[in-house]
Amino acid sequence: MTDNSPRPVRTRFAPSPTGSLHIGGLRTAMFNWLFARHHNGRFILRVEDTDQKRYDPQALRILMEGMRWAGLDWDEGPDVGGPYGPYIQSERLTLYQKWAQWLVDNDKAYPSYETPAELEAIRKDLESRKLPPGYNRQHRDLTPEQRAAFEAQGRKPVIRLKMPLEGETIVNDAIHGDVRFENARQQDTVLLKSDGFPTYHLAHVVDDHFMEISHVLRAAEWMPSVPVHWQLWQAFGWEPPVYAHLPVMLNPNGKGKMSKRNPPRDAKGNIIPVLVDDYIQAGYLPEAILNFLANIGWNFGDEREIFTMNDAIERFDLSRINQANSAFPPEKLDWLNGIYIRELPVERLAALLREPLERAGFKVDDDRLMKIAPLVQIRMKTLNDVVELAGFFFHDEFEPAPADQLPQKGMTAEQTRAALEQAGAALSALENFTHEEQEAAMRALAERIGVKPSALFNVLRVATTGQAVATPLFETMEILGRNESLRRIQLAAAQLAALIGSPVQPE
RNA sequence: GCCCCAUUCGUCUAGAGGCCCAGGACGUGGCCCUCUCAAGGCCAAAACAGGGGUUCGAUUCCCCUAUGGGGCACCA
Repeated sequence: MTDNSPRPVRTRFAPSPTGSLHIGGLRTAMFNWLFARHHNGRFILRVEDTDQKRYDPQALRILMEGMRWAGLDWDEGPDVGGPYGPYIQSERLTLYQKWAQWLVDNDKAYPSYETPAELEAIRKDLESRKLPPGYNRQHRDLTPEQRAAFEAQGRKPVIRLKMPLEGETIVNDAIHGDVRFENARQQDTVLLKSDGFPTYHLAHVVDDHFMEISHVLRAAEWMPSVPVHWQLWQAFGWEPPVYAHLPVMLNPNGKGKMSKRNPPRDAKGNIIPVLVDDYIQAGYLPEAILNFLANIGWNFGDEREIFTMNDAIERFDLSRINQANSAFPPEKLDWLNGIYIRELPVERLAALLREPLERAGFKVDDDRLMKIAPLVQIRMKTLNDVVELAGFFFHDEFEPAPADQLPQKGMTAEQTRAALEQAGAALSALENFTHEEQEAAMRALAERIGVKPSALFNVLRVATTGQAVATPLFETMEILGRNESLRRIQLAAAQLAALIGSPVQPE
């Protein structure tokens, strides 16, 4: 059922570089990486760029950056090389062509000369006759003369696999156990396209063989093509790897798999990212993302849900991978990310906070950031939360809140104005402008003027930060400094004075 | 339409015949703490899809139904 292959463990992640790394792809990569590391094996990165129509030259770079960000290091790959290279399929074309020809020569595959339009017509015809759509195998047994005739027309054939017409293909999947397919229902799948490029089916079998891949952990979407792959291994007479089909990560609502078109949404209806790059931009930590991903479709074994990748490597085991697909739980990611943020050393947090702040257009002062970091640390789910929470620290010019937001529940504008004045006076009289001294003074003041401390503090918070929700008041004022704090308090008092002085709106 | 895979609280999951009147976590609700917001602590509600078998005994094994997902390209 599991990894009883005697071969040294070699796994691979083989994305096609058609865009940025998909979060589901990262999970697949992670499982392969975890498995290889657990068995002291090798983890290979291979690029499946056999679709010229979808090729994106930027994608490979972005993809590797995403993997590195996550900390999934590969032992062999396009940039690091290795003894089984090249690791880019478009650089291995002659290999695929050679083995495709070998299959033809050994009667395991055949050239098929239809044009796309003809294939379309065949499909339509099959469908109209209520037969399974696909290819009707009309070129499966062409004579050499017939083939020559097509060649003479200048037609470029594809190479198709000669699928057995009867019997069944039974494949033992490491996660699902025996899976059986009726051969008669399978297609004569295209192995080599007319442009000389292989399809995934051919390319991955050839590569996995020559790269000596021992275990293929891939998304369950591939399961339907397993019989084709298995027959290919048989046709070549090569030892197949152990296949393990991973459960698919579905949208949060469980409807459909995560994809860029048809973007997934959380419970509140917010769009949640699909691409790893977007998670980076959104302020998620790699440790949190990996830990989160590891808990979807796999579990640690005891009741721990928070663990390091080293712990996961130690524990990783195919038998703990689920068979059922699962919905992506965004709230859980936020929770985990918050935990990882809280565990960060402050210096590290401060360093990480810089980018979202600068992206929001702020000029960031290092000293100030170091002081702010511990204040925001327990209040964030993502790094980006710093902008809303503490962005006011970095405004070039202070943006006061509207005056009507200053008075707290049960306080009149005049009361509030007076409280502000007195707070200013008391604060300016402080020997040291530390948060401890401030708090003592403000509590005393609250009692003296007969308002609840929380009400007074909230007034001051709105006055000094310009927002109702912010970092703790006294620490905040300490960072702002006495002059700036007093200035803002006076400004607020003046705002209120103006408000009171202005003619009262009739209702 | 055909094929494949699956089905435990809203969600992620534990459970591999009796330990389960089903455990953990997120989220939700309540309480506590509290200068806002958080964080933290405590408590609560919340699930074995349905029906047949097998068995002394099924969440666990088998079958059927239902539901969900995936796949049916010269894309991967």
